[in-house]
Amino acid sequence: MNNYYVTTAIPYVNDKPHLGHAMEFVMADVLARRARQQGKQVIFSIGTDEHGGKIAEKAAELKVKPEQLSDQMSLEFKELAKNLSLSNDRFIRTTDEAHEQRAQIIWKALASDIYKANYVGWYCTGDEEFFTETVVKENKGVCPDHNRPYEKLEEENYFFKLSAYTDAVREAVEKASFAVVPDTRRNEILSVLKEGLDDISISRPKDKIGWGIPVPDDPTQVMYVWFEALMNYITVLGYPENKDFKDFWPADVQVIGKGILRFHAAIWPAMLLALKLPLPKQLYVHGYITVAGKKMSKSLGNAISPDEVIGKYGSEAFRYYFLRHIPSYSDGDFTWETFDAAYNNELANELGNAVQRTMVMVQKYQNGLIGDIPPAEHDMAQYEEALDQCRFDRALDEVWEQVRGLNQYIDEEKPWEIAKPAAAGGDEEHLREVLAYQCSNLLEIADLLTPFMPDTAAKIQGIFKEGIIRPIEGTLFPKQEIKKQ
RNA sequence: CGCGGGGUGGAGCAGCGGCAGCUCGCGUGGCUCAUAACCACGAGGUCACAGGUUCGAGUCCUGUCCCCGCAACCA
Repeated sequence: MNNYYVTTAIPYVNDKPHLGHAMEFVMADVLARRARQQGKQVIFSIGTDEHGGKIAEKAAELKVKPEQLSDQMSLEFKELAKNLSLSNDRFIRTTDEAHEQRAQIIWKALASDIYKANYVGWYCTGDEEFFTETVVKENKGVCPDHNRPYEKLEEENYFFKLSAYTDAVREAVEKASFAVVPDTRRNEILSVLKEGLDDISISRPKDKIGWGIPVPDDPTQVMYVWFEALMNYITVLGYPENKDFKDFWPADVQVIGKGILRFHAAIWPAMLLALKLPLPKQLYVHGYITVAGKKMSKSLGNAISPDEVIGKYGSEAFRYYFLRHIPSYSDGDFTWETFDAAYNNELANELGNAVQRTMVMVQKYQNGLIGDIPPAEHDMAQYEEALDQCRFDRALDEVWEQVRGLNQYIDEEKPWEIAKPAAAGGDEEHLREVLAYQCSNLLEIADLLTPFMPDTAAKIQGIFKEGIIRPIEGTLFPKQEIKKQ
């Protein structure tokens, strides 16, 4: 009960990290940090997915070995995690020996739900690729790129009896023993599950795609990447025998993007049921990020790298923006304008300045001495509830209610008036109470901010916690001049 | 009739049956402790369009138009 396990999806290493990966990392980090704050034992795992034809192809393009490509890309994701101040305690790579071995153990454990059959598909030798019925139909049976008819090809694959588990998975989603949030995603997957799922092919012939984990006892086949990648969530804990696995599975929350919902809300739970393992308690599905209203893409040339954004105001501001201004339950948009505005208005003016004015007043009027700080008094039920539901945006709204409230309080109490000599209407004792309340409120805010902006929270605590002001160098969030165009 | 999400003041969003709300931006005023910051007030919306249900509809139903994603082994 006191253990907490949170994961992100493991990004595929065919491309560099983008804003979506960064946001997902940060969201999961909030959950992990909050759980630690609540005194739980936490495992927070991220990683990279590195096998498959796509990687092999990409490596060939770059004239390197797949190993080299994935080493390099995996490193980029590790760098990103560091730059975002992630607190992950694991980073799994699907090329880790332990993962490969354990994936084979899992395969064997699933044996009674795996069978061999022919996969029939439409193949274009020009593309060296299978195409779906729909695509073939759309193109009227002729590949538009090569102007040759698709061939009907058969390939021997292993299949997983996904169909046998759809009802059980559906029930778990309906009863919310496996809670899919938000509701829109829950409804989406329920409608898929109601239609029923076909068995899925889970291996590829080794001579076609060599870059994968070998199927146990069959050297001609490798595991299909997706099937094997999903297993990372338990192999990283050391399934089946490791203590961590026993202590931390099922996951408390798995964080994914909407594009891979089916894999995590249909196939993965089916695999777990087949392994007779409990399902994750919650699957949180975030949306996608657009840039100035457009989908990020290379062809549009509008891709922004996370490092570029982090570089502007630092990781704390990055975390803040993507957690509060990208809606937790739907798609969101990034523009430099709104990012600048959020930084200057909310971080610098509202929060940073509240800290600054409080700090300076205590220094100026009381030589930096705060005295007894009263305990926090706000009802944060809304904040807690928001976080339980992974509504990071709402949780931060609640925190900012307090920030604004504090600024209002200061304006109403007018400490600079009370600080005047008694003859001029001042009141030393009342002043001390007002300032102590301000400090108390800031410490409470720092507490609430800890999962979101750990460095900022620590700085605020550093200033006020000891009952005497310990000033910091400069200001929390130096205001930036915004250049127009 | 492939599936889903959405169209609410200049911008971004909330509201999902009972006087249309928040943040930014804009205007006016206040304050002076503070990062030219903070606080108050104000202007600005026929809630995409057309029907319907209802005592009463952004809010429910029907239809239309527009935008944006996803469409099975491709992450």
